[in-house]
Amino acid sequence: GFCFDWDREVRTSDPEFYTWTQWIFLKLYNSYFCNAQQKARPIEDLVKKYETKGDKNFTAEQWNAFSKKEQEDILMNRRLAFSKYGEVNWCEALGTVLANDEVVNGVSERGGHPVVKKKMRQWYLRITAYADRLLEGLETVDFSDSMKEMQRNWIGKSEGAEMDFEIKGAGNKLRVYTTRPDTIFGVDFMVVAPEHDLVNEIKSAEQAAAVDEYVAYVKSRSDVDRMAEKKITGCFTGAYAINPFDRKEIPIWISEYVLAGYGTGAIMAVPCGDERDFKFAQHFNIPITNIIGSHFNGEEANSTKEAVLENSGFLNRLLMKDAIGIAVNKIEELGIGKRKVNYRMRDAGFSRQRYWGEPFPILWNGEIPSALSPDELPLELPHVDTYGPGAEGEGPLANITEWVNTPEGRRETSTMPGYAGSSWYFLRYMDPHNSATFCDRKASDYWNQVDLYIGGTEHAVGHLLYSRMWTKVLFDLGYIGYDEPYKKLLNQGMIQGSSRFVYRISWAGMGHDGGSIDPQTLPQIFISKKYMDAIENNIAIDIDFVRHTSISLLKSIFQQISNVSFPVITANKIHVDVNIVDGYELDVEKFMQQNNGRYAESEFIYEGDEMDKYICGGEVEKMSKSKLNSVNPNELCDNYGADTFRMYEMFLGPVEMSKPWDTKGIEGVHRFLRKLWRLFFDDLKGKVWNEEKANDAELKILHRTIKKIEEDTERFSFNTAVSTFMICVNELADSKCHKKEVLENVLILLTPYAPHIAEELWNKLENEGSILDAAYPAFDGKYLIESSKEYPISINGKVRANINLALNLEQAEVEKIVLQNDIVQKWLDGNAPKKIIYVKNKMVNVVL
RNA sequence: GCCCAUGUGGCGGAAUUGGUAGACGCAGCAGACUCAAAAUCUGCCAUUCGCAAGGGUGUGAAGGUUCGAUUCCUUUCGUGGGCACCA
Repeated sequence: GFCFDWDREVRTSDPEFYTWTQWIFLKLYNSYFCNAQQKARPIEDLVKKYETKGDKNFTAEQWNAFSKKEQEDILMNRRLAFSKYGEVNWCEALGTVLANDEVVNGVSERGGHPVVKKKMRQWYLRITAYADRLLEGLETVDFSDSMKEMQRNWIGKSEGAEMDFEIKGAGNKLRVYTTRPDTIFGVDFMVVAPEHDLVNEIKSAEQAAAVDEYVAYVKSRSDVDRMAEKKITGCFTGAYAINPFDRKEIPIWISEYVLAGYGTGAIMAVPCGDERDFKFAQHFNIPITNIIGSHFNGEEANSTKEAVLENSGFLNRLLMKDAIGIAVNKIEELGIGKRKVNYRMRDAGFSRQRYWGEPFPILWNGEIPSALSPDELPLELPHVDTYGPGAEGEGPLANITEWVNTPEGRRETSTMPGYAGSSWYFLRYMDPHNSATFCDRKASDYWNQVDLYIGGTEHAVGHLLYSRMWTKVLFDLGYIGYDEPYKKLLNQGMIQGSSRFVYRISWAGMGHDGGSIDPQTLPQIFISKKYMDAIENNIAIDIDFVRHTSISLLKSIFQQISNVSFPVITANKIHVDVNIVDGYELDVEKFMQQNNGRYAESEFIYEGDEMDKYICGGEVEKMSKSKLNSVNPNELCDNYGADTFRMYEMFLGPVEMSKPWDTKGIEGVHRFLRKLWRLFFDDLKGKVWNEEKANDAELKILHRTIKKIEEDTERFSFNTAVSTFMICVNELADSKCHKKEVLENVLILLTPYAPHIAEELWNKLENEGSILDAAYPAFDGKYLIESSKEYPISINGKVRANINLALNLEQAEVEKIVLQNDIVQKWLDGNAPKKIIYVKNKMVNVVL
């Protein structure tokens, strides 16, 4: 029952749209996060403050004396959109930057070339500044708990302490972040991220080679690989840190499980309290200090906070959770560290070395960026002849020298990521044609937040966080009146394709006599899944296999492959049309008929108790034509109508659940709609609905249905709502209730579920109905009937023949029906049919 | 590896907040109507023992809490999604 207002269609790739994406980018660039007010403010406010009052690190005079570059560097540290050097996956052979999912096992997915980390200048959004507000905002929106949990975990707020450890025999210090300062006496080693700046400075001469080798290894690995690795890897640097409390020397290791981007890129490892530290210590035979007495059994770490501390100097005999605060106080007192709130979330990378994206409205003069002014927007994406990367791995725009080089400076050649436009597009729907602003404040105030946003959980930590941040920035700057974009979020599940496979015996490689066997002459044998499993598991399948294979078939195989005493059997996995598979059982006859009979002569080797089942293999994967696991919705609409299709989708299961698409049950929904129709119109009798008064039993059915449907609809439980409709119609049919009083109420409920049929019936309740009463409407006023097909036809209920009908059915224009068959024509004998009854592409009844 | 979700008959699923497990639908079986179909209607349909009456078992697995667990807790296995350049 809903519809789209196509006047409001937008495209984020349209310059009329992305001019405003660039405009918002400029707002981000020209704003900073004011910690005192916890909101975005124009960067001029900060500049003014620096010019007049200075900052804790410099006076106003110093600021004014800074060079342009120095000033810009300081401001860049505060801008909400900022540029700095960051690491990317660099593939030298392809000359381009790769996404993490284009890197598999350290090499490029395409071509298998090596991929390394490379530092390049990148743009970022300072989403970390909004971490707390993104957390708080979750309390005000109606998202699922799991969605909120995913966002909270992504933001990963933790409270702890940052502290500096002296490094033995060196001037510099190792800064670590820990949430458990109470375990300071249990630190048995340090782990530093391999890419940490200190590594090169502190590695000992003896360990240098090993460290370099390990760093090179880590460089080739993606973060995901690093985190997912079960194997424990690491390398001792040869350096020691000093525990400030007991002066114990602590060996410093590097390992890939510590990431440079999180915290300080270094941790203090407490093996008795942390599982990963424990495994690391075990693996490298590092002695473990027990500070929690019997809570540590020596076999696994125990991360409790309830233990009483031992071997812990001034913290002895304290409960761990009480010791946390005491330890931090002591650390602060000694000036070796301080309380620190840490976030797992990092600033969001905002530049891509790609062509397709919004160009940045930024010019560079050396290392100093400057922004275009809003009236220079849009900065349109220029035409390129080639999409190849720039000389230094920049995006393709770098190759257009005349575009890049302007009198005012060198253009930024990266483009914005896909999420730039999608972070604010909902606002543009509210005011899509405004050329003066991205969205008039009046329009955004009027429409307010998005009432219901429907999207998958895959957006949890990407799009949904970005658009929440952008909304907060626009709110802070006064351009919109709310700081959360989506009032309610519904995660719909993904409809997947459930692929099915048959296994065809492969003759490749079986002819050891120089390829004299023509595979075309060999029979095609499909083996059921059980045998395929046996092959894959290298189980000796011959006995079972041979026993159930037709002997003559095997003989013919062996005769042709004379050089092989027993063939090494392999089989190829072939996609089979999922529509001819019931569960996993293949409809072999249909399979043989498909593909123009390509497999009509094939042999099938079955399994099961009766040895009569061909069982397919199955995988749930992306829906795709080539995988034969897709269903054409047009075909279903043609056969069943849009209402049936819609209701069946709802009937499939909970809307938030992903599931493989399966059309098996659609017949039931269609039957329900036909049954509903028959409450109003009988196939032969025509109109059956009446104006009688409903009795108590009928009203009970009605009102129970109203209550249930209301509840189900409110909680988006559309599948149970459809069940409720079915129960209602069954009960009304059983009690032979055709009363308008009841039926019209059912139609009101049904309207959002089956709008076309509901509307059609509603009209007929008002105008007595037409001659086409018994045809079931599909959608858009069309009826479920196809012309030029062969239908069995009956006249006055008696079957006479199968005929070809050329039907030109339009609503209430029955005289246009042409029966192109002499015999039937004779029967009809010039009598215009009173009624055509059409029963789902199976049967046509003509009533004279 | 980490985070989130999920697991119930032959199949999709229901059980709304701890209270009769399997609603509703598909498939299947049997029957009615029919010359025969189609359509429609009726009955059966978790599993096991039993002629039946009736009993046992049963919501991925193993424990636990409870008078009572598909539901809550712990552990574990499988599957799907995400893990920062897909968005």
